[in-house]
Parts: sequence; structure tokens; C-alpha cells
Amino acid sequence: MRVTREQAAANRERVVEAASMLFRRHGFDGVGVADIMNAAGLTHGGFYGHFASKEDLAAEACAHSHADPWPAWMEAPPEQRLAGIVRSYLTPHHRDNRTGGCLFAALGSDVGRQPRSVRRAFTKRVRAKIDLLRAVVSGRSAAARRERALATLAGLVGALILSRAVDDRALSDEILEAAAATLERS
Amino acid sequence: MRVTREQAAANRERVVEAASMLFRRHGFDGVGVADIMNAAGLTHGGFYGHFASKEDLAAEACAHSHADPWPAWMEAPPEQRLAGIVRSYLTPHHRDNRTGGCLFAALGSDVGRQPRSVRRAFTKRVRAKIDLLRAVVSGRSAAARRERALATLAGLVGALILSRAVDDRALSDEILEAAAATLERS
DNA sequence: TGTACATCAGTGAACGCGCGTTCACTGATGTAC
DNA sequence: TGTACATCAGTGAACGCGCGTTCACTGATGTAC
Repeated sequence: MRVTREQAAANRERVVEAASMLFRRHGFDGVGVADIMNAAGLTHGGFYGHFASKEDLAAEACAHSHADPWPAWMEAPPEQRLAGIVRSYLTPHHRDNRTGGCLFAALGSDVGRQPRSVRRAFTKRVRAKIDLLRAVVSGRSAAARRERALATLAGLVGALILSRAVDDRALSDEILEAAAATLERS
Repeated sequence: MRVTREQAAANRERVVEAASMLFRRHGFDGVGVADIMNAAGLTHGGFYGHFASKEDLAAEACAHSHADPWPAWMEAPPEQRLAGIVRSYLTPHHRDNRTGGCLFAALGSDVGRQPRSVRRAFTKRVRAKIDLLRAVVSGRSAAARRERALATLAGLVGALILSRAVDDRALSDEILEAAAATLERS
């Protein structure tokens, strides 16, 4: 059953979108090609018409720019930008919603074990976030702001990862709050 | 071929140790029961004489207290303790050696998807590290020190994870250095 | 614009393969006398 | 202390099962006239 070229392109898009969400939720090894195709409303056989391999899709899913709430904070008054980003990132809601949440926190420690193509796509996203943070942190020199941007990103990602890993709600909330209080002052 | 009870206990210990290293290197899904048993010098068939399941071993491997260099810093002069810990944690050497390195950075984002038993063991380790950091960070009140300990742990883990994920040596080194410079002042 | 044919996006069965787990077996250890 | 037997740690083949990938096929789309 052939479909129009536009339909095929839209299907491909939906597969990447579904993969991006499912990988963030279950990890690269926790989702199969068939799961992803099903989530996109297709059957698994058509997969290799769109992608060379699962690895290929993983790289594209990492590159795929899903809804990112951070740029909206750039419209806020300068002194509220960092706190806005930090406070909206380190929430119980974000912690409890891997599917639509931050790529770095969802797959950070997995990516180090992935093939080059995946790591390349991931790195590009990291660079973009660093550039965004560079514009909102305080600091006298450009170097000082870059240093703060890097440290802030590390703090955000680490706190979200730990808050998700920990099996105790109170400790998890405490990690989010402590990191937020510390980082919003950067 | 039965072995002595002491030998059997030592074998079991070696399996847990091998699992702890292999899981940190390749992730929970990246290593098979047979790989682990082989690494411990045994065949896979004997696995279920020691453990109820792979999950069971994963929990024990997380609980297993492998060599931890942090307590050694408690012997240093108080004002050098935090910097010592931070600087020895955020090194290229630690980044490039997952096998013998930090459990949190190696499996942080995986653990959130693991069964309760694994998360429980992981959480216990997190608590221990927080207690250790609480004793070395500065801060007027106990609450302030605890907050700093939590934020510092998040910063350390996040920086190491990002430095491992990123596919660019220069950026990776930069992340380690920026986080170290920021966190050693906590 | 209409027709005939080639193209190709998507289908679903099938393939090897490696995984976690089970099991009958082996033979040295542990124990009862 | 020595002997006979039960125990059980470890072995290696086998089991389902799900995975990534392949392939012959279908039928609507795209195109040439």
C-alpha cells in the first residue's frame, strides 16, 4: 500500500518522534524497533525503508529537536531567566515525566556507551544548551560565564538523574530543591 | 564438581565483583549472565545456585562496596577535603575508566528504569555519599551543609556523565574543569 | 485530461542469534557411623 | 582415624522467547504517453 510522498515523510517524522519519546522513557535497549513502529502507527517491516539501522534511528532521535521550554525564558526579564530555567527544570513533574523531558537526564549515562553517531548527535544538543545557558548566567568575563554555564548544566542534569534514580520520594524532592536553590544563584 | 564452602563463598563474591565492574562498564542490558560468570572464571549454569535472577545480582552489585577513594580524603586537613574529593573525582582518568569508577555516574540514568530492588540498593549508596559530603562542605547550619552536599553530589555526577557522553575531548575536559572549579568552592 | 504501466511505502512472515533460565548430570566435599 | 554414603557447587546442553534484520508481496501513487 504505497502512500503519498508527503504522507511517507510525515510517517518518518512520526517514527523519529515516537523513538525520541520511547528511548527517553525506556532507554535504547529497552525499546524494540517493532515497539517504535507500532507507536507511530506502522508495522515493523517498513522500518528499513526509512532508516539504515536501529542505531541510525537512535542518532536521529537524539538530534530531533523536541519541544524545548527553555527558549521561552529568554523573553523574561534578564534577572529572572536563570531562576526560571532552573526552577522549571528541577520539578517533581519533570522528574516523573521522562517521556517528554530532558534528553541528557533521560539517557546521559547510556550515551557514553553508544556508537559514535549517537554521541555526535547528543553532543550537538549539549552545545546548544550550553550556548543558551551562557546567555543567562552571571559573570564578569565571557570565560567566567561559560564556566558557570557548564557547571550549571552539570548540576541540573546530575540532580534530575539522581532524583529519578533514588527510591525515596522525600530524598528525591530534597535533591531537586537543594540543587535548584544552589543553581538559581549562578 | 563440588567445591568447599569457603571456595563457593569466594566464587560468589567474585561473581558480584565481576558484575559490579561489567555493569558499570556496559550497563545492565549490555552484559549477559554468561559474560559475568565467565569473567568470574565459572560457567553460566551455576548462576542460579547463587542468585535468584539477574535482577537479584544487579541489586547486589549496586550494594557491593567496591574500592572507594573518598574516605581517604577525610584524613587530609579539613580545608583540603572537599577540593581533594572534587579534584580527584573530576579527572580525565575517572572519565575514561567506567569499570572501576563511580556507580552513580556509570549507571545513574539506567537505575531510574530498574526494578525496586536495584533502586533500593542504589539509594543506600547515595545516602552514604551524601553523609560523607555533609562532613566536608562548608556552611553555617547543618541544613545549609546538607543542601550543599546534595548540590555538590549532583554537580559531580552530572559533570562526569556529560563528560563521558560528549564526543569531543576538548569539550569533555572543559566540563570537568568548569565543574571542578565551581564545586571545590562549595 | 485519460490511460497503462512502473515505482515503491508499507505489510507480515521468516531468519538467525543471543539472551535469561532450567535441568540432568558429575564428582569432590561433608557427614554419619 | 577410616569408610560409606548423601549432599550439593559447578557443568554444559537445552528451552523459549524477543530481538534486529531480511524479503517476497501488495496495491496505491507517480509518470510517460
